[in-house]
Parts: sequence; C-alpha cells; structure tokens
Amino acid sequence: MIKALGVFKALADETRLRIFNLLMERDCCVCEVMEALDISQTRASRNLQLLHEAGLLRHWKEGLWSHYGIAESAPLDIAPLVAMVRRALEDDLRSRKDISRLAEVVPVECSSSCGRNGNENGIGEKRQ
Amino acid sequence: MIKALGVFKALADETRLRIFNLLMERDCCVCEVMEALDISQTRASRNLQLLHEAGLLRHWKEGLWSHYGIAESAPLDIAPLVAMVRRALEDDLRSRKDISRLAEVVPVECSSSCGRNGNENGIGEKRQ
DNA sequence: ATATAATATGCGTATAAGCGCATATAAGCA
DNA sequence: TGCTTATATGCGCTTATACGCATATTATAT
Repeated sequence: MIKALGVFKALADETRLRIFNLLMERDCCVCEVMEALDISQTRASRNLQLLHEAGLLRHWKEGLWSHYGIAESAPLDIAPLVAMVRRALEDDLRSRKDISRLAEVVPVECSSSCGRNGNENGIGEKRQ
Repeated sequence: MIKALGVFKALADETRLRIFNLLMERDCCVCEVMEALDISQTRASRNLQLLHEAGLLRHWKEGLWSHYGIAESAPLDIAPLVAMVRRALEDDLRSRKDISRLAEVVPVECSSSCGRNGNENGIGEKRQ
C-alpha cells in the first residue's frame, strides 16, 4: 500500500483523530487515552495500534504500561499533518474536552507510568 | 463532521488518491479521469463527487462535460496536502502511468471539452 | 504460586464503503 | 422529434471498518 494512503486511512476516523490530537499534547499510555476520551480500553488500544502501524506514532513499553507518542519521523513528513490537525481541531469542542480531561483526571489514575509524581524510574508503584 | 476528518476520509482511498494526484497535473473532466486511470465511468464520477464534497476539488460544467480541479481554497490549507500527496506518489508506478495515460490517450477522446485542440470555446464539437 | 492491573486479541456483529450494472438525466446535434 | 454523448444515480452485492464482549497475555507485587 502507498504510504500516504495508510496515513490518510489512519486519520480518517474520528476516534483516531481525537487520539492523534491528544498525543500532540503529550505522550500517553493506553489508559490515559482511554480515560481522556472516555472510550473503552479495547477501543483505545486498537486505535493506537492502527495509528502506530500507519507509522504516525512511536511506541514503547515500560512495565505494565504501553506508551504512545507522535512519531518524530513518519512515512510522510508529519509536521504538516500535525499542524493541520491542530488547526482543524482547535475549535472542536469535543477535542478540547479530551485535552482538559487528560490534564485533570488522568494523572491520578496512571501516575506511576508517567513519571509525573516523583517516581522517576516509573516502575514498581501501584495507584491509590 | 470535523472538516479535517472529511478531508482525510476523502483521501483514504486509493482510487481517490490517484484522482487527486492526476488533477494535480491538470484539470480534468470525468471521462479523462476515467480513461487515464482506466476505471469505470461510475467509479470516476462517484469518487470525483466525494472529493468535491470534501472540499478538495472545484467543479464546473461546460456543455456536456463536468470538470474538476484541485480547489484553490479548501476546508483546510490543501497546499501541504498537495505537496504530501505529490511526494508520496511520485515514485508510485501506477500513479505515474495514470499521468502518462492522461497525456497520451485522453486528448483525442475528450478534445472538445478541454480547449486543447484549437477549439477555444470548447463547445459544439464531436470527436473523431 | 496467586492475585491484580494494564494491555492485547479472538470473535461476532452492525454499519459503512466501494463498486458494477442498469437506467436516468441533460446537453447538443441531425 | 429523435439520436448520441457525457455524466449522474438508484439498487444490490461484497468487502472492509469499528466496536464491544469475553478472554488471553504480560508484568508486578504479595
């Protein structure tokens, strides 16, 4: 398949567009995406995989957590894509809520994986 | 629907990507697209409509012919999209053939609509 | 070893997409 | 009017997508 086709297919879905938009904010693990977008775990996981397979995301694991972030170098130059999506979604209510939910709700739920709560190595902690 | 989503959906199909690539070469009527890509009339017509509805193409009629071209201003800045698609397809064999077929085969088949055979007004001639 | 949490995956299902065929529409010409 | 050409469209079929549910997998902790 033509690379660009895979990229467009990956972005041709609202859920994945929201995920992509979310990841432009910061890297996330599956559960963060799940909670920020308020979607099922299956849905978050599968769509993250699809974006990754299209070459749009980088992926790494850390303990129990599976992290995803916007790829630095994609099949295509993603810089224009990122700019395009950002501009396109900046006045989309739902996407804005996704971002705010990411900021508020998630750190509590998935703290240890994200190194944002003083646990530098990010492994070995449980929540609560 | 988010505008960007419509755009990505429109480009998330090989046929439409080939059409878009073809139109970057020059404006075409339906029959030109049909013959350049060697696809059915229905397929050419429908996919051109879809691209147009997504805001990626401009459309005008002239006698019997229905013309399409890359839109100057689209829901999104299409300049980066055009650049992206061009680069992505420049080494795609099939797309290259589409372009060469457009140059070779079509002018004979659809001359009067295109104003490329000395018929300035482009109306009122039959082929052969 | 067992339990728990995060993630992945097989499977069934519902919906959407893409296409061809036949036919309709519309413009121009005899 | 009737004929031809270019394009559009209704319909049915086939395949692809997206999703949830249940379950498997993997890592960590007790």
